[in-house]
Amino acid sequence: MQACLQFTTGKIEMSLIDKISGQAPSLTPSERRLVETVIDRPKAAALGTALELARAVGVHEATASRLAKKLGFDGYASFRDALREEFIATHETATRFEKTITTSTPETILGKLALDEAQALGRIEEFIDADQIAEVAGLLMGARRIFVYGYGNAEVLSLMMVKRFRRFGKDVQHLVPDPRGLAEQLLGIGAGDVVLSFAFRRPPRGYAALMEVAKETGAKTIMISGKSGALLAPGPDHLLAAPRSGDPDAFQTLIVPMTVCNAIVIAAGLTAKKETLKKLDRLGQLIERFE
Amino acid sequence: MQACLQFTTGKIEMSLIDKISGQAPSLTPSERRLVETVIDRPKAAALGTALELARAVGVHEATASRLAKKLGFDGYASFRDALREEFIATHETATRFEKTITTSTPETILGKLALDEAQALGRIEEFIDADQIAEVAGLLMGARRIFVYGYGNAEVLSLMMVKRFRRFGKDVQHLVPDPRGLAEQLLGIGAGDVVLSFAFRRPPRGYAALMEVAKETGAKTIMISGKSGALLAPGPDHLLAAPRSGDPDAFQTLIVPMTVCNAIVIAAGLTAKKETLKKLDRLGQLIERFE
DNA sequence: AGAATCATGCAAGCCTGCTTGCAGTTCACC
DNA sequence: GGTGAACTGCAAGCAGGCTTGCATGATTCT
Repeated sequence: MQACLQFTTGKIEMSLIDKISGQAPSLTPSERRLVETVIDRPKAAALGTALELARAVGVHEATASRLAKKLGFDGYASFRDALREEFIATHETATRFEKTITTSTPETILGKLALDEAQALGRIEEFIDADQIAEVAGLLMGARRIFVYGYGNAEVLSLMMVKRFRRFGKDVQHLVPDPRGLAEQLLGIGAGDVVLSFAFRRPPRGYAALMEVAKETGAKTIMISGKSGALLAPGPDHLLAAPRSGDPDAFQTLIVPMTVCNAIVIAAGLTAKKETLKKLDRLGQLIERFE
Repeated sequence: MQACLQFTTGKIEMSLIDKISGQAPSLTPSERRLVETVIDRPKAAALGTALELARAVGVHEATASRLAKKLGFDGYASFRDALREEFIATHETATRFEKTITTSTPETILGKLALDEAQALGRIEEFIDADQIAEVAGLLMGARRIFVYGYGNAEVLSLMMVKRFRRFGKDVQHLVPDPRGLAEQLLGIGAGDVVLSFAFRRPPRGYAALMEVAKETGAKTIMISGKSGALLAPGPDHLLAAPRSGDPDAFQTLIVPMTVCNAIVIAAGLTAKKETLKKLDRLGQLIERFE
């Protein structure tokens, strides 16, 4: 376990399962069942204890211990460490981007990406439920003004939400990042206003001040973030945090938070359907007149 | 750890994030660093011991132990078990999500959306193959200058690609939509330049003219679009078209084209790995100097 | 400036999990 | 049917990791 929190040199032997499988003929029935379980669910085995593995298989922990030695490891601990290395050990490589690059081959980038995204999307509901979406959507649609705050990668989402809610006819301001401009924009903030902000990896500059101002003036705050949103202090009134797709140590995309945004937009559209349609209609007329 | 070797019932509480979020304001500096490390590298934390985590952060293991209790766990072991549970969930979800797709009828907006997106993502490879991605990525990375063109909803993606390729150190211009400004920006376009454009539902204003100018001057053109991309005339040199998720007559999202963009960015990183890493490194330095 | 509170390292103690000698059982071979 | 070897469970012992009272240094409030 020494290497887990430190920089590993990057070498991973992929032979462990092969080695085990190769030894299969000389294994006893109990050992065979153990090995089968390990091969079937290596991650569970890598995380559990010898006792748990043994119990899952229905043998004694001593048998698991002996198996590890038989396979050439110093003991069960070494065996499990090898499992961890092979299946889940993290390489803290130079940059997140490099991580993605080194584990990708051009042939599989798109496919792997699509798969990762799909899986991440599948988990969204474990972190954000329908009530939260509806509540946030209602809040936004009922807001006197909406202030959107998000920079860096998150600016993409900020822009999208600004566009969407302007289409709903809302008064939406995209907050600028520079302190003075921000202060000016926030001069008139007050009860009935809503601040919608984004944070990935770290809160945007001025986040704490923004939240404080909002709280003091009675404006509501909404935060859409990855898992790191839990760390934010002071916390927002409404936190929508769902882990993003991809390896946390590598390239993370905006697909998950964008889907959360889309859900909010759809919910917002539903909460004020009639008005929305009227506004959209009006937008069509306006566009035509400008074309 | 009871659950590790068994199939979890599928319900995972978002308790971990909640717990952290609830305590975020009252965390001490050391605890904060610990939590940041855990969020940043959950795998390492899930696998390691309290001592290893503490050492990685530079604090005493006792602090890690106390943090776990402060967050509402019985002790460090419980805390790590929660991490492991979450970790297993993220990485052994494949079957669960398939199951979700086939069995569940989502009643919530978010759930339905996630499902739609996932299914659309699953079809991407039927429309766009790896060679196209690699080719486009190579083209962009080899370009003298990149002109990005996309408005309306597509502006979100334009912005993203402008940001990403600027990070790669490329000379990227976001073309303005007004005719005169566009003409001015395109004055110097020529061979070696690449035009990256987006079109959903209908081509952007001035699309035809832009394509013609590009062809005359020898610049290459890339189009990322939904299915309607096939209708574009004149056609681009490279067309990446994949159907978007959602009802064609209703709300369509940018998830699919964004995933295509992400794949291009990753592939672009691959085609010029060394330079890319150097540039990213430089970006990190620059950001630090500006903070 | 002094006192109190808090954060954090230290180190002893406890607990969990791994190991290993021993014994009972099974199976194969004689 | 008997003998022996191998397999496996049992339980005591051991090691590593987690916990917690205590002390020290920092910070804040009076």
